[in-house]
Amino acid sequence: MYQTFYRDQTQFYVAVDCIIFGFSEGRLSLLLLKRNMEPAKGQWSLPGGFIEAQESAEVAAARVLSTLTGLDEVYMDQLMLFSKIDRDPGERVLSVAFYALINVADSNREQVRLHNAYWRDLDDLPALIFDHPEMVHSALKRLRIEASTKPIGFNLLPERFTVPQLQALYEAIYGISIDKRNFRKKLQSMPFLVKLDEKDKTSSKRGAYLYSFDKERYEKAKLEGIHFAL
Amino acid sequence: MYQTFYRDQTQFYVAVDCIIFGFSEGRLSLLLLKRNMEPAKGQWSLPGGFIEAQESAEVAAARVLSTLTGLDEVYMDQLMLFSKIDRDPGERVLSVAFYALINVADSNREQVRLHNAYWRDLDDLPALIFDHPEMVHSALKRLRIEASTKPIGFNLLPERFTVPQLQALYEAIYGISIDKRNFRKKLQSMPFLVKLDEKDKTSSKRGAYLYSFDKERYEKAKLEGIHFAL
DNA sequence: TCAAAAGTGTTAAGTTTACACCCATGA
DNA sequence: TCATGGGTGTAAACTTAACACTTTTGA
Repeated sequence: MYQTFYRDQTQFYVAVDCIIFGFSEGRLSLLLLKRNMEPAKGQWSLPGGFIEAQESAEVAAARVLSTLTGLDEVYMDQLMLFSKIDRDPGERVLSVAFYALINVADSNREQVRLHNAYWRDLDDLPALIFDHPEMVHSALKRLRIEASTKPIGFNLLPERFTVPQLQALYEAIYGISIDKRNFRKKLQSMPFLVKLDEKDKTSSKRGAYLYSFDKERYEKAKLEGIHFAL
Repeated sequence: MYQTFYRDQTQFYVAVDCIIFGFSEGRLSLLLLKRNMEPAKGQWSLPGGFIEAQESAEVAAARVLSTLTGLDEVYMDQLMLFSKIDRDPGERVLSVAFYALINVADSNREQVRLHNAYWRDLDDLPALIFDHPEMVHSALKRLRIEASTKPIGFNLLPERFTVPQLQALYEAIYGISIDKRNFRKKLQSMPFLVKLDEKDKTSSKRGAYLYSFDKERYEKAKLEGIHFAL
């Protein structure tokens, strides 16, 4: 019945592009592909692809990321739609950008390699095609805002992490250095950080205590009007 | 040369929807249309329409808003793309939501009336079609975040405004009441608020001093690392 | 003259910043 | 035994929150 109402309207190709920030050894990197298809073959780009008929943008983003890089179950947030007329020099294409911050573990490092994808240091990115630089810039801006109000850092670190690791993450996100005593003080005021009895000795002889993030307690604290900011 | 690469991909109708918050007499309202066309004729909806071939989403939003409500030169920010498969029960349509906060002046009140559009109190909205309630909810959430970091309130008030007006605005946005002494104290620490010699007597016998927002000084303060939060 | 809105200061609590030394351990 | 990274406390500066009375003026 409705199907005919819109028929005079223009239709558009709509793509998704994924801005995946990775954290490893105190540094942020960005997951990029070396395009092996036209347009822009051989150039660097974000993992991206077209939305299909029966997909929401969110579903498409997950599929595209998984297909192109082998990464599954990455929780991405939508950034926004990019729609400048000439953003794709080939043809008119709109693109929804999604972003996420994940831990670059050995497991996914391999995944990624097998797919012609690479983790490139965020401070030393190659030239990117189209408006991808703008997308990355916006995503980083958004990431910083998110990181200061949501425990985005906790989602991304391995399940058990140390305070120095967490601090390094925040330092990487904001590009600043933080006083470790003050940083710990703030952490102590967060009841959803659970100190474990074990230590991680991979980065020092003494070892650093492992912590875990108690999601339930976090949700509870949030309901009661959380005071979160790192 | 490129034009043929994407031809197997699905194309989509892409709409824009405008969430226009209005401020007047201490209250927030939302600009709505009573739809006079299918689908959902007679129901309430956000002003919205399709993106055309040679438009960016931003340009389309401005055109649609102007056409449907008579409001011109409203600076809107993009919220995000809504793309659930069944969000439009008629046909598959993606929609980019844009939002803005403006002053409901007598001038635009008339404009709006002539277009079958209405300012409806935000606390007492009629049922809206499709996923428009979700859009409004997201926009309000975003507006609150923006209002706490950007001088969004200054853009929207009349060019000259009083402190009580500004306070009422922030109270409306956050749905809280604010101590007026503390509020004024914060304002005093903002060097881009200029106190004028004139008073506005429309809401009291005594009259309240008018202020204006000095955009240049604001930009300067921002560059120097602003300390802004209301 | 009085009702109604505008305007004004101080103190206590809490938060943020700056800063320097000891601890544990494996090599 | 010593080099390396992990861990701890305190004081000053600043920010936020709580709180009540006086001023102005048109009706």
